[in-house]
Amino acid sequence: MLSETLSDQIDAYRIGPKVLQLRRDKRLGLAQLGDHTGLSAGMLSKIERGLVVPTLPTLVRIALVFGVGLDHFFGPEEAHPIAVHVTAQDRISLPIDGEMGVSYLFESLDFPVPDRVIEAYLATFPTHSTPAVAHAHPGVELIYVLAGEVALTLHGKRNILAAGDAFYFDADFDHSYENAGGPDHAARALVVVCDQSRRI
Amino acid sequence: MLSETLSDQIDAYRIGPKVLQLRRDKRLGLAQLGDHTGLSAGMLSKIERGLVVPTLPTLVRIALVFGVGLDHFFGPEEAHPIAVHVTAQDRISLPIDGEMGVSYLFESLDFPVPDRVIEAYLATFPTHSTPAVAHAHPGVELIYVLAGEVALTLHGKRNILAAGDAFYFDADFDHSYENAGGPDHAARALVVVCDQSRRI
DNA sequence: CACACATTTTCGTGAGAGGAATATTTATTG
DNA sequence: CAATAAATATTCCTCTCACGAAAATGTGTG
Repeated sequence: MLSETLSDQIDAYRIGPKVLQLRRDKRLGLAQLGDHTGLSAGMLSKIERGLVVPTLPTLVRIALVFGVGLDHFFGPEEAHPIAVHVTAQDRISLPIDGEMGVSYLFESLDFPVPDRVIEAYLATFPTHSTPAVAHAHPGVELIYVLAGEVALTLHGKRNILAAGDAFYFDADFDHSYENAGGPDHAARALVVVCDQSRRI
Repeated sequence: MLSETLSDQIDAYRIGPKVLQLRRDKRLGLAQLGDHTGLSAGMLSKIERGLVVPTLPTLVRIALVFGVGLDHFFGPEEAHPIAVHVTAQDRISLPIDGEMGVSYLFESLDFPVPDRVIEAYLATFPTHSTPAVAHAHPGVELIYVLAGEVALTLHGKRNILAAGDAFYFDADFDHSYENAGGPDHAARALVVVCDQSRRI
């Protein structure tokens, strides 16, 4: 017997409806899909309506016909459409501490967005900034230098970015930023983080 | 009996190794994991070494313990670590046509990155720009206005963005940009697109 | 070596996936 | 609106194979 919560978990993936969707899109009947998959029409009917949980081999057969991977069935759902305008004065800035004192200021450009895929920050490096502590996290990161010079230390390697430069990297690497324009030049940059694994 | 190609397909997902990885990361023994999942240690051993293909209910039990979804097992592999520096002069700008003539210029900030998750563009709106044709695509988009004023027409609704403003939206919506600062003011903006569905 | 601990193997069982056949619904046509 | 065909749903049965229990093998440790 299948536990209650367990089947709920599986139902949440809506395997059946997804198979149905695929079949409808290709304008196939249950029998025709049966021919291609080697499964009986009745079985497919049951699968589509969630009356049975297909085994992985069975699900792979179906996936193969439609040219999709199993991630099609278990991947995250579409995010709900969203549109948010954040004006310059809306923003809240939070200081990032370095070894001693503030290293730079981070302002989120999209903090009101729930479950955001993109996280964009405006980083401001004061004239007297101290190196920040290196950190790492899932996803990829992109920095675009708006003004001044910024040093990106990536996995130990120091990269100097001039105004107008961009740098794209895997955020799994240890990384930290600091002002590289000397003590009398401030710098500003836009930092974008995209962590796909954080989807719902 | 399980067909040859079929089990190959399933092996490709490396379910077993992934379970092992999760277990090792949490420093658990087979027996302990067994306690949490309600599965026998022997069974888990077989699953980890790919001797059996677990049923979905079984796999869900395991996933639940580690707080991951089934996409963890069937989702695309990790992208290969990448770090690319694109200097200001490296960039190539491509014009985006409007109804009549050029609407604005798009410069990719990360074009050399293969399979990029983030796509960042520097958009330059000339003083005399014509409205661009609306378009839509998968993923989410974020625009940050660097200078001037930009009008974002989203799903028919026109939003005026001042310098320093950001706007986050689902790119499924029809959208187009145009210069909103009048005929004697140019504008510049950074546009970031993140399409998670494009992962390998 | 003895003991504890972890993993692997063997063997038996039953849950439930899947097939074949039948029933039901839906669509089509004269 | 029958009559017929096509598609989908249901029933029942069978047989596979995932899974558990327990024994065997491996792996340190004092």
